Amino acid sequence: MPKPGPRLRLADVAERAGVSLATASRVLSGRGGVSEELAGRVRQVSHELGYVANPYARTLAGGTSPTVGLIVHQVDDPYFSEIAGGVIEVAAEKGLLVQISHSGRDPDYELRQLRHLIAQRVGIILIAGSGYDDPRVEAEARTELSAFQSLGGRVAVIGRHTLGVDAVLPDNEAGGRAVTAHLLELGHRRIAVAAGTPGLTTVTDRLAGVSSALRQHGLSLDDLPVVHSDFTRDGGRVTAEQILGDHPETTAIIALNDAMAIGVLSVLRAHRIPVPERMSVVGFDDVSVAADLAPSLTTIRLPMTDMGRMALTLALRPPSTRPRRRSTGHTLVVRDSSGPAPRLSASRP
Amino acid sequence: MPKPGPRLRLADVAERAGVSLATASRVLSGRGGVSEELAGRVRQVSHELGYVANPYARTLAGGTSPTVGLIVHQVDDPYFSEIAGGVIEVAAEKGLLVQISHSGRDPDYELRQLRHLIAQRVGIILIAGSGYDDPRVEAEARTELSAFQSLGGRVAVIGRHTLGVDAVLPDNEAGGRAVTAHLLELGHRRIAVAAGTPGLTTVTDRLAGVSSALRQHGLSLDDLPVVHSDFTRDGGRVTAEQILGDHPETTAIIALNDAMAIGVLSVLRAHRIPVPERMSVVGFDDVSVAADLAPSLTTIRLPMTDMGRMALTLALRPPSTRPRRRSTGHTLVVRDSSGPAPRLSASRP
DNA sequence: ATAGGGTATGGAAACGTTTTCCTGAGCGCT
DNA sequence: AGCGCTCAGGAAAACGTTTCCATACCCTAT
Repeated sequence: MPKPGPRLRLADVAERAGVSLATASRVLSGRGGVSEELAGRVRQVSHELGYVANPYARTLAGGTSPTVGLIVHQVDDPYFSEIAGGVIEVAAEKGLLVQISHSGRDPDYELRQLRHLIAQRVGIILIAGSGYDDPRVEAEARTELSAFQSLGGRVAVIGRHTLGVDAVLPDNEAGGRAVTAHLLELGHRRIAVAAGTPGLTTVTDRLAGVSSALRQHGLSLDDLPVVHSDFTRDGGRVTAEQILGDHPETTAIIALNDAMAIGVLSVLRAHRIPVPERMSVVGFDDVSVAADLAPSLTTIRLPMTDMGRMALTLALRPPSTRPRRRSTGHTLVVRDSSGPAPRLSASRP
Repeated sequence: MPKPGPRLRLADVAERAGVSLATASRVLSGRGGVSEELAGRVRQVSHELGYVANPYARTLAGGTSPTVGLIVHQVDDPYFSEIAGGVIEVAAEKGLLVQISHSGRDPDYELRQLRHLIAQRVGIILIAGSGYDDPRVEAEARTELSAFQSLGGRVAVIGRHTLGVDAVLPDNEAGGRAVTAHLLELGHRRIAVAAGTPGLTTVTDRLAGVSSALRQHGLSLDDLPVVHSDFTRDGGRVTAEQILGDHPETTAIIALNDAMAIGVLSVLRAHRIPVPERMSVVGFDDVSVAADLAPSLTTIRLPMTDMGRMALTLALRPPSTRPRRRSTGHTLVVRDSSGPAPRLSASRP
């Protein structure tokens, strides 16, 4: 059973294997150019002794750090924690460490986090979560990132297409279209939208999808209530109350993420409005609890864990000159929270 | 706007401030012993240039690393992601970085993670999640940790009392007692337990509370069905199916955490068993979605975010010879998933 | 045989800090 | 005035790697 021992240095391994420090380093950092015999001996000894390189020394000397800095909007939101799960899985496979920081959806704070990460010399930066509609913020982030890249740093983003770097992108617009089409096919016309944090591109994109589906059916988003709040359960509650108050004729609510949908459902329950008989509700993301809600939530499934995995994998690829994009599939998952529009308002042509 | 610049070294700051490297270091690392005049100048220059110390060099030279390694059982379980949220908050306040790794509730893998973290020379280790009933695992973990501590590392654990280090502990037994007493007062006697991953002390402790409450009412846990599975939603489903199949007379199910309770509820819904009219369900933890389930979940509230905060705060205190313990409060939160026992079985004395 | 080109290996510099050890100045005390 | 003491500040060692450079060797082509 190898014990980490107080201070086990590469020099110890080298000595015990009867080779020089340089050779031992070459073997263990996989640089090659060492005879199979010596290499084998070094690996053997290293393993016996349970040697693990000191990452601080390694980074200081070599330049690239084995840590990935992951910025998410909110750690304890399932959408992000599932993404984080995917990132952590891949990191574990590759022997990387994951540092998580969160931005609370505040663009300036996020920028500070980013600068901090860069100053800390992490090797890889991953940013999960929507971009902001604010050009200043995006421009500054872009500047920081390209400086970071030119120093050899690797970058990928998830769900953000505004930074000019490798990105894993769900097709938010197509998803918005799909979920809206679903409601329209069920006969709903009085549709309201519970829209998330204003100023996020995710909101804009998903709304664009909703709008596009509506147009195909000869309707316009401008005629429907779109209520903005936070991308959280509380945000969902607020919007639902407002929709119920101002637009009692509504028969379906599109929540632009699942967290909001959960809030919407809780308000409907409090008002004893039967779902889906009197009101349909759809979400977006398919966080894992969505299937276990009552009623279970109709939503657009995004493969969050895979997205996390893809992002890190992408960042690990040899850098290319042009930013790469990987788009993820999405699936409309029809469950119990959506049903045919009630007669009253639906039967009108 | 200070830019991190390609390679800004402490030496640059020192030179520009007209002091030696040593002095600049003393100022910026807050070691003192520098005249106010020089110190001011150094700080001034450092700030102007936007200097940020290279943490790798700092750690290599100084010994203590500004990162906290957080091991959780499962990142994308809300119980743990809320704890992580608390840890990250405090870390951000103190300028520390948080590295998250997860163990998947596998004791051996967890041990590997722990060794890895130590080898990586993190400064602070936090372990969240139950201990294991396996003495070998606990003993090995204890050995690693005390070696780590004797090298100056800081440690705290959350919800684990078996490691002989500073700990933040919810009173699992009292919680189990409270939730059971609640059901007993509602007249339930045919109670079943959906118990989590076997071999976890959390399971043992919560069960002990259940048992104790039962005894006070002249009942014994031995006469009731206790079905073990995973501490997950799927685990909850499995146990619920089994309970329904083998013990149809059951009127209340105690799930030993909320994830399982969610699974139990979904099975009951599938079987069209009305909750709480025909069956009461209670959980444990009060994850944030618990209030939004249908029916909303009666459960024991644990302040997860605070627990994360407390743990890091505790670890940051000057080390003491005897391990410190902070116990957290717990509250029975009565919601809609629990109600009076149905007449049929409850009226029997 | 001998020059020339790899190739495997070792020695030593470098990475950017903190910390130890010194030096010299200022001070109070006898 | 001389003695130790404290204290600010500088020079240099140390931290544990990677990498550059030099060296010795072997092989092949002249």
